[in-house]
Amino acid sequence: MTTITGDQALVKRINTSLILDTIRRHAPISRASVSELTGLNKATVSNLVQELLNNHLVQESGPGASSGGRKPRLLLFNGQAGYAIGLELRVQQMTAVLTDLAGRIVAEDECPLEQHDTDSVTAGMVAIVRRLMQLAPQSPHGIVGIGAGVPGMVDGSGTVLFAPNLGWEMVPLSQLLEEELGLPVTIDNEANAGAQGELRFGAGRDASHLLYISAGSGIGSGIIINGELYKGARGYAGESGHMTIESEGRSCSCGNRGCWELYASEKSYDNEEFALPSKRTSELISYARQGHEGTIRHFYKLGHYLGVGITNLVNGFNPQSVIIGGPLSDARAWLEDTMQQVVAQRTLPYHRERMEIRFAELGSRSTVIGAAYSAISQFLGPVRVSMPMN
Amino acid sequence: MTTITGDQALVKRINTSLILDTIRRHAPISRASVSELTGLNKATVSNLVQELLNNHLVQESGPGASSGGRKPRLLLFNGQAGYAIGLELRVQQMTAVLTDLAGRIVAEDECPLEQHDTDSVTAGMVAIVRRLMQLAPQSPHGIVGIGAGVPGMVDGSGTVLFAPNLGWEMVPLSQLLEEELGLPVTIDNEANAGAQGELRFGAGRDASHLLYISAGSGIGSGIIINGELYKGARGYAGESGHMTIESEGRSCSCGNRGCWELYASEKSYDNEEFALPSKRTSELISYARQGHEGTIRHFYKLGHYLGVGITNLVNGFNPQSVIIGGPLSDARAWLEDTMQQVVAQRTLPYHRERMEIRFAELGSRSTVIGAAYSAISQFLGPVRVSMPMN
DNA sequence: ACAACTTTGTTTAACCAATAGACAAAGTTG
DNA sequence: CAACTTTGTCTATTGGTTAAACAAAGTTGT
Repeated sequence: MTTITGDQALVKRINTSLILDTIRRHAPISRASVSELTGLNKATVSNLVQELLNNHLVQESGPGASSGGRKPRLLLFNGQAGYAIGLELRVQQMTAVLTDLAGRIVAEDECPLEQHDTDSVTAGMVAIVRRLMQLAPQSPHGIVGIGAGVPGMVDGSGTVLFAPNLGWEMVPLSQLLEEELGLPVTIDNEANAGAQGELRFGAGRDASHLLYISAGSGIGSGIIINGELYKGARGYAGESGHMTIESEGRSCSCGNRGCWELYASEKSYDNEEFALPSKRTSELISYARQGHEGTIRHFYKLGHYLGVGITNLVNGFNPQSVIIGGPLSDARAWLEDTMQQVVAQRTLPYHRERMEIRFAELGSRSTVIGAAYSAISQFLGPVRVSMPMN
Repeated sequence: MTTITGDQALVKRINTSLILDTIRRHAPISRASVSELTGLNKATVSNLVQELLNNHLVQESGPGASSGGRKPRLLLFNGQAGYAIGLELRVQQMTAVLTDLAGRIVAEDECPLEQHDTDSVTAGMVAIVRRLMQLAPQSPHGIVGIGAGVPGMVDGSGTVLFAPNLGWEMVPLSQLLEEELGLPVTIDNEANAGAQGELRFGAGRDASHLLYISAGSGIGSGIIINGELYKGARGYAGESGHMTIESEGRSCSCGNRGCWELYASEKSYDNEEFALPSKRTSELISYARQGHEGTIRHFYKLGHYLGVGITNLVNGFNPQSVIIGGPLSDARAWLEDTMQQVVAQRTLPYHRERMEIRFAELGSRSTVIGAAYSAISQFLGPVRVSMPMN
């Protein structure tokens, strides 16, 4: 049993993490302000800030303006103290970014993915990571870790339990990569990573409860509760795509009927009575731009069904914001109106009032950035203390 | 800003809470075993146990069997060190229990509810609480608090945001009761309290991720994540009853269409082409027992729709167990088979494999016991420390 | 220009909880 | 009955936070 017990080291970790977080959020900030904001004693803040300065995680940026007394010595989070790599595994492509500890993208890379056997994929991942590592500037902590987002269910140990689109089952991905790279690796579901990305760096920065919808070849969702990603009992709880919205609808490959993603993802392209001019989202968007009626009508319909599913999730989760990402978010122009209408018509008033639906700010990069953030977060080692009300 | 900072008091609270929890779960247990189980030093355990003994929250029960050395001095959690009261507010009735700190019911009471204005209801609640307080045995801590479960949305401060069946909006219930009673009051949604009850004392004792469905005049759900109740952004996230299962289904009073509870709660009684012989669940159960075909067919259908909605929640939440409670659970005999069939046919294999669906063990008492537990838990003051993976 | 006040950050001594290890207490076993 | 075991307490130490004093570096009013 590895319960967390209380001792002084824990106290120090909690407080250091609290201070670092405060500096990250309010920089530039003085020690005195940190002390006020956190409630910690000035001496404690001074001591722990000194350690953070020694670690190069924090820097002094010179004196600030006086407010009637001694000038403050302002502190900054040093995003360049280390770097992380974020990966996204899609069915036909692999993308990766090198970011600093503040999540700023320093370099990007991608490569096509043709074979899906474990060996080729991990070899490809290792190669792309090595290429990006070369590009990392010198820094005190170097590459602090790798994060990857994959289209499937993942458990807490970094094993991909099930990824139907890759044909994977029980692949110990983080172990494979760690052995090869000698760095800490975190694995997340693609939608969960996207949710993290938008939460920290994108459209969800001010929310602590948000729902991220990744619409592409299927539909995934990432759920942020209280500023943290929620993962289900067995490591994955976002299979919203297989939520029934028509109880006697079409059969789905998952065994259920009337699944949401049959109507509101790229899977709907196979579902049309009137044949569409293409089955690729990017091409359909071109057709829509040229005014192709069938395509536009299909997007409207898709927007409608997106709204139906979002309504369900909103009524169940009561998020502050819903963020729509993934490839289909590029068709925003034709999806948004019908979707917003459906949601406005159908959500409970109490949910609707203070909730808003937005599109991903990071575009196609939500997932890679979120994955990198996972690695960064693991390195910075946040500890949270809570007193549940129940 | 009231962030939790680390100091020695926190450390002590964490460890005391950890020790008390260990004793509650493993009693009778020696100090040495507590030390081993928690990882805390023997001296620490001895000291904190001494304080718990002084508080009367723990008792020594005499020597245990030796395993080759000095006999251990066994410790017990003293459930009789104090008492709590749990309340459930239904539309036509109010029920309450007096429990000890271990959640054992000492006394029960109920009274009909005719008027729903705030004053009458709070007066009734105060009266029933006072009656039960009289029945509480003498104890070191006396009545440590009151917990109440209400059919509506509740925020963290104990305000009922919205309770359509009572016609309530923004009622500061916990404040009203605290002023009158001079005791700490916690307010929960009825389904959330039921989930707590079953988690701690009922069918969910071994699960840390569970979904509780309360089927009655509507459908509510309580979600336990990682052993803790999940509440949404504005204090309530279990409006599953208003999840669409037929995107073009009947209109619901909530504004949406095809809501689950139109098909799988007592609301479905108004929904039949063939008139049912009654609109009360208890009477319909009698008819079903006597073999009334229309009623039985209706229950089968209701079981089917229960299964449809449960499938959605299971695919979204991935719980270890689903527990069905509320008045409709009394019709288990006619609901269970069709419901189980639908779920088995429709859930994702990965979710289905290790998940089971059960009926509430505490029967109609899930909610009152859960509400009492809230009050107890508040009093015992658990603190949780977590290191999220992201 | 200068005394009085403010604000920032550090130093000091005290406090307190956990801990390792010694020790005392109370067993069992050959 | 001596040697060993297990349980629980005692003691000195460690290492963190803290309040309060203090030092440093400003501003402001006359």
